[in-house]
Amino acid sequence: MLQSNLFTKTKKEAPKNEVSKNAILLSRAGFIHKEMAGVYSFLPLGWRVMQKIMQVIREEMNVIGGQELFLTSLQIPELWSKTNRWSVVDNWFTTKLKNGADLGLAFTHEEPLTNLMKEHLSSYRDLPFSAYQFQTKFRNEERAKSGIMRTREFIMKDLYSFSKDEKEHQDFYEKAKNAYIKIFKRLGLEDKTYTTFASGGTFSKYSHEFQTLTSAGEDTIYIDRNKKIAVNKEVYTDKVLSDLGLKKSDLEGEKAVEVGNIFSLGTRFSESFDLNYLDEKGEKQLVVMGSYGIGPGRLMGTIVEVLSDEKGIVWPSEVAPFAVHLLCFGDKSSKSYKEAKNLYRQLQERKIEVLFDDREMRAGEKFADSDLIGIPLRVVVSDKTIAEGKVEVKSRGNGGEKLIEEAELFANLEKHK
RNA sequence: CGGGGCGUAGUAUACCGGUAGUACGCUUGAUUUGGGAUCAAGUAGACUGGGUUCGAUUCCCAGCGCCCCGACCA
Repeated sequence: MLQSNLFTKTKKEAPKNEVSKNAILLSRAGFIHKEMAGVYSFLPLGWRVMQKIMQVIREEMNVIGGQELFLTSLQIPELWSKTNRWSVVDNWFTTKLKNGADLGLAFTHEEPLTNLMKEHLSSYRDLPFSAYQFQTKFRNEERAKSGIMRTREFIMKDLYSFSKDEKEHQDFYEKAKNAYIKIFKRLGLEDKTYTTFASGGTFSKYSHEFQTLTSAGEDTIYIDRNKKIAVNKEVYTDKVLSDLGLKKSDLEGEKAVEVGNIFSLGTRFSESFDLNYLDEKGEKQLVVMGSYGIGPGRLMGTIVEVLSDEKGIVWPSEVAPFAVHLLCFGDKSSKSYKEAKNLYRQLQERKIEVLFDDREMRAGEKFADSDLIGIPLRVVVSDKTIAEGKVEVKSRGNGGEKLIEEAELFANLEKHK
């Protein structure tokens, strides 16, 4: 993409109505736009990142057999009355049909999906399976905060598993847990993300949260650095710790943000909806369910919180809006522009995603923008590099510039694809 | 939802009961060109409604919005 065509502009100043690092950097770099408190639009660069995050999640969900679907945002109260959640949940956004009937805007999808499955699930032969979606969730939070970390409207990946019995459920639950760990690894959050024991789970004693250490987080968790696990505040008791074989003296309290959560639902929903199947003996059995959530937007915010530096964002390569930021100095008639354009075409031919800063600006501004936007590899073409017959490369995260042959650049990029 | 703070150009900020100033951005021209350039000329602004007043962006009231702390967070 040509940067001269990108409609978003970078800003030198932080917006005055943002305090959190993620919102400041993402706004300054033109990734997001605040529509209102807790409600953000994703602009071209931001949406590219969002889609990449979703793609990583999608791939890992597909590996464990998840089937992607897309449920509705508008929901009817009848289904929610069956689990007694219509009137109990206080952060519903609700609305009405023209005829006066109540509707809710989805804040989760257990009820509609469980109900839907009655149509498709009747035999033990149908089980197990799982289904997931990326869907907008609405939650009327009393207070939105921390930029895109806690919003009133957000995309969520929610997967629901359906199993014959508790054992089969546990097998899947473990697979899902590992898939989550893989996702955080691919997103560059591995070192700071702890699998955290939390309350909940119907048959199992605990649910699991995935908590990433950052001062921007709202939660306090107690981590065991060596074992790489943690417990959250609700279950931080002597009994639980001895259950889990943890010692209080090994634990440190840390601020963290919940980037994912997996939960055994047992038969809570299948009972409410009478979602059952006939087993081999022809006997009716309730389906055992689980739910597994990740917020891609919150992940994006977390990545910015955790990985950015004083100059701007540092995207992990899997989710960067582009693989290469190509800069050239000089106007459209300059030799370096022509060379850079030529390199731009070659990168495109090789299917390498490249943002070409073809704007006629001073070098300093281009460098500053490039650092702010945070694309992993910066490639510079200038009179200086042309004289050497090479291009200059620098990785955003670390290290200085170096001159290399174009052929070497292509080889390196192919390797990381 | 309780407490506190704040609403001035696209952005960030200032002053003021008497025609709103600065910087960045943007436009035009010139000089520049490897870390946010310089000069000149332009562009563009008081959240909404009511009140007080000769006169309100300024003071008062209400609404709306934003931020922070706390509570809350299937």
